[in-house]
Amino acid sequence: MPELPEVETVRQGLEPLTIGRTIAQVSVKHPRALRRNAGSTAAFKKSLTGKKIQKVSRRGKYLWFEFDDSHLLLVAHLGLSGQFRPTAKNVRHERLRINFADDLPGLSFCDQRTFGALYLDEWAATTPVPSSISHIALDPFDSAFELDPVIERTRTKQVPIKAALLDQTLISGVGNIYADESLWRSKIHPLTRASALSRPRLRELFQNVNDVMSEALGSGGTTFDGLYVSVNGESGAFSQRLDAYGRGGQACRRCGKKMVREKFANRSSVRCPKCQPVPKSMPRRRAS
DNA sequence: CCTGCCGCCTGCGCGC
DNA sequence: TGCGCGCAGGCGGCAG
Repeated sequence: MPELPEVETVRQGLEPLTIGRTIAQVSVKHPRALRRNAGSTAAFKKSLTGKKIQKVSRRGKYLWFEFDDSHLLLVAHLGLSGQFRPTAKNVRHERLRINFADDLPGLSFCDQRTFGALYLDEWAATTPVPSSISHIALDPFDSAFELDPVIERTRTKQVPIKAALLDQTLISGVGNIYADESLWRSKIHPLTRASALSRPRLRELFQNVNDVMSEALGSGGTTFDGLYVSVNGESGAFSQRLDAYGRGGQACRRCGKKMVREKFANRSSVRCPKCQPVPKSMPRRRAS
C-alpha cells in the first residue's frame, strides 16, 4: 500500500518526468478517477490543457502538481493501488492519461482498485497546501514538523494508539504497514489507549515511526502484493525487512514467539504476543 | 468536538 | 476444473 515512503518515492520519480512539460491533452479513461473533482470532466481537461508543470509537492499521502498558472493545483491520492507510469502499451488499469506538448511518452494514472483520485483544487487560505487537504497534519518528513505538539495532542486521545497513528489529522503519512512496524519496534500493543502512554514512550514510538519510514524510503518503499511500484516500475525492497506487517503466524524476529494476526477497525493487525502484551488500560472495544 | 463504523472497488487465493 | 467467497485497506461521510 502506498504510505508516506511510497508516495515520496513516487513524487521524486515524477519530478524529472513532469517538471517543465506542458500539458497538451488529458484523457479520462475511467470516471471514478475524478470522483473528488468538483467540476465537470470537460472543465477538468480544459483547465489543465496548455499548463506547464512547475513543481510536484506532497503532504502525507497526498501529492499535488503546481503550474505556471499559480491558482491551479492538481491533487492526486494513490488510494490503495494508484500508480503513475510513463504511458506505454502494456500499462494495465489505466484510468487517466496526460499527454504533453513534446514527443516523449505521456503520463498514465493506473489504479486497479480505483480508490485513488485526481482532482483540481486551489490553495488553502491559511496553509501552503491545497484547500482539500488543509485538515491533513504535517508528516514527519516535513521541515516544519514538530514532535512535542504531536505528543501532547496524542495524550488527549482516548482511542487505541494504533488509531492515533492512523489519524491523518494528528500525524500524516502513516498507514497500516508502518503503524504495525513502529508499534512492534516500540513493544506497544496496538490497542493501548493513546492517553495511557507516557511522554517518553510516545517520543520513542514517534522516533520509530520516523526511523522505519526513513529506512523504507531509502529502500524505495514497500511492495507487498505487487500493487505498489515506483514511477519507473520498480518494486520497493523494504517488504523483505518488515518485522510485523504480513508476518502473522511467523516467528517474532526479536523473541521467536509466533506473531498473531488480529482484526482492528476492519483491517488486519499483526503483533508479537510476548513483546507487545495486552496492556492494563484498554479502550472499551472488542479485542477480538 | 470526539469517536466509531460503513461503503466504495478489484484481483487473488483458498476451499469445496 | 471452476466457481464463489473472503480478504486487502485509505478516507470521507455520517451517526451517536
